Amino acid sequence: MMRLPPLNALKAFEAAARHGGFVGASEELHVTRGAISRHVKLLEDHLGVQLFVRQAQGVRLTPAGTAFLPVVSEAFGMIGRAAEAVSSDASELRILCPPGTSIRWLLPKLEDFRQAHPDLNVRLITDFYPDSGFDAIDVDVGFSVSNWPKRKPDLEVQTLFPILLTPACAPDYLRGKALKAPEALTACELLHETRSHGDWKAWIDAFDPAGVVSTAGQEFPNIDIATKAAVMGVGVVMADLVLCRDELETGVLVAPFSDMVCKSPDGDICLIGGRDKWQTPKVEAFRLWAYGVAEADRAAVDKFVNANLQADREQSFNS
Amino acid sequence: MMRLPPLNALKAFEAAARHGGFVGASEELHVTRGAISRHVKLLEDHLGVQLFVRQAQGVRLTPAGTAFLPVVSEAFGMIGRAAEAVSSDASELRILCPPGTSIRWLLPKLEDFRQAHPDLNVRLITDFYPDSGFDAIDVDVGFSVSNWPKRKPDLEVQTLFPILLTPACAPDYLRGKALKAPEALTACELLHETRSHGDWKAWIDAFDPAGVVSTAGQEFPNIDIATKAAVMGVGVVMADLVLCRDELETGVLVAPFSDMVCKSPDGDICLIGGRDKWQTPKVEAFRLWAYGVAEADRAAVDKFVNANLQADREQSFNS
DNA sequence: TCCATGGCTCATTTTTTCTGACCCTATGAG
DNA sequence: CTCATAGGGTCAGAAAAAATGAGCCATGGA
Repeated sequence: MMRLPPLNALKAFEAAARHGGFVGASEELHVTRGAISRHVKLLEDHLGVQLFVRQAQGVRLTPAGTAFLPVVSEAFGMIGRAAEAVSSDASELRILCPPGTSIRWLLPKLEDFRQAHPDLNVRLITDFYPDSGFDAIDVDVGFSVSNWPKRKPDLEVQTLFPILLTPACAPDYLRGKALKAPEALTACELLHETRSHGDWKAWIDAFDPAGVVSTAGQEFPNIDIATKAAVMGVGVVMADLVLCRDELETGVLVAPFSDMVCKSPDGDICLIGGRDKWQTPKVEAFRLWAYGVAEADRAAVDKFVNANLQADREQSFNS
Repeated sequence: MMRLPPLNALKAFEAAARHGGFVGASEELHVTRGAISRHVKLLEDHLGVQLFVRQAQGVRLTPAGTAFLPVVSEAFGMIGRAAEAVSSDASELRILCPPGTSIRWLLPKLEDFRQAHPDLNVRLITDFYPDSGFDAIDVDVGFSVSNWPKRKPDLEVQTLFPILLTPACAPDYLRGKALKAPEALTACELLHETRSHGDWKAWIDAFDPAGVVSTAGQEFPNIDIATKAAVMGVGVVMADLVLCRDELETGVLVAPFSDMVCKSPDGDICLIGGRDKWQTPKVEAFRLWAYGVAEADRAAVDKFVNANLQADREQSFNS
């Protein structure tokens, strides 16, 4: 196979042909006419063919040039488009995140990430699993335990924070009832996400309050609405210490059994991503940021749990 | 549209990917490994994507690289093939020439041209007209008068030499008959090319010898065989002063009516070519050479005609 | 453990490319 | 007819890009 012609000369040729003259080409390529002239001559020498007919008012393609141009144009077009695709692919970060975590945790913080990486085109897909395969997303901010088949490609996993659960309700709601022991929940509205009653079930399984059944209560389309309902005094939600941190810290929600904290059956919230994309700059940047952001949540969770174990211990000591 | 990536870096990338390592690429491109390394890095920076995973025993393409490579390869392939085509087209000279002129005039001289232009790939197409259009040939060494449609593209024409006709036969054949006057040809075998009896007809029309009909005589597949038959003493051929110059000058053929010379109905032998290719180096080179070679034939024809007009005049004077 | 392979880096050439000033030619207006 | 303009060609010198080559580092197999 013939050695490729000088590629930069080809670029000059293509531009000159497109503009019908060396002046136009020189402006497009930000060089002088002389440079274009030399490039074209070099190419002509290489091919052994005259590509242009030089005339007073510009240049015209020779038959050889006419045959050559469309191929070169098309080839450059292909390369340009492919480069664009590869490049924009590199600048697009597709994040998958389940609705609850998305609305209550990721979304509010994401603007900060966007501003820290204005070159990245962030796309949040709020769902439990992606429509197409795992290839279509760069990273999943999701549950460590799940039943959708993420395992196709080799996956990397990095834990952000644990999902710790305890019942929570509005202070007013609490005032109406005497929630000293978990058995008192039988008299309460349990607030659920439509999808599952798994969180309540896990907590009930862990602390076994007599007479409390996880299937009782009201349902809401997602945990955010359920939490807001709890704030409005509708009932008791199974609060995620991280997702409801704000409400618990500001006191719009209180945890009547704050020493009774259990892990979610969904496991932890993790970053999960294909090994092939794990080290790419965009994913790496996101991982670094997310882990940093989650630091505060991990600390808050630890503090909550420690404080209440302490309280528990003191309480035990006093009684 | 995105600006094209640095093309030489692309070349390095493509070679490296093909060889699965920078060493292979560096050998192919005759540069050091460092150079390839820099090129690839430049490209990666430009695209903002890692193209290779560096490993101890070479490199492996990343998903981005895998997507990018085939496009680049294909684009380079296109360019390479097109360059090859344009280039070889420039070095291939396709000459069309009718059989008689081809065998008796062009072909014996063509080796000289080939040696003068060893870079040119000369292709002689021996036929009256080309299979496909005039575009498929670069130049026609043919008749100025013909009925095949050469006129499609704008044509340039350059006369090489006239086609002048006079009967000729072997000296022995002459000895057997008394060919004083053209009417004596009634007793001779007229030798024709199968294709046409046009040359004899033209001569008979011009000099009007009583009783001689152009349709009489024997036929041969081409004028070369007919001429050779004449040399062997089979009959009288209508000799072209140029094509039969050798035979006439060496005396293996003699012209009994050498003062009776007429023009062929086919006109002159000319170079005929499309205007678009007329000035190309290969055609220009051939034209120059052909016109130079034909010089000797023009001179010989002039000499023959003048000498015989002279003889004619002297004969008239003597009688 | 050591060595071979293969990639990375960087200061120093070497090569390529670009510039900028000038020349030439054709065209079209005055 | 003359001049101005547009467009291309050329060249020496300057600037930029690329290549070198010598040393470094990591890995994987003998």
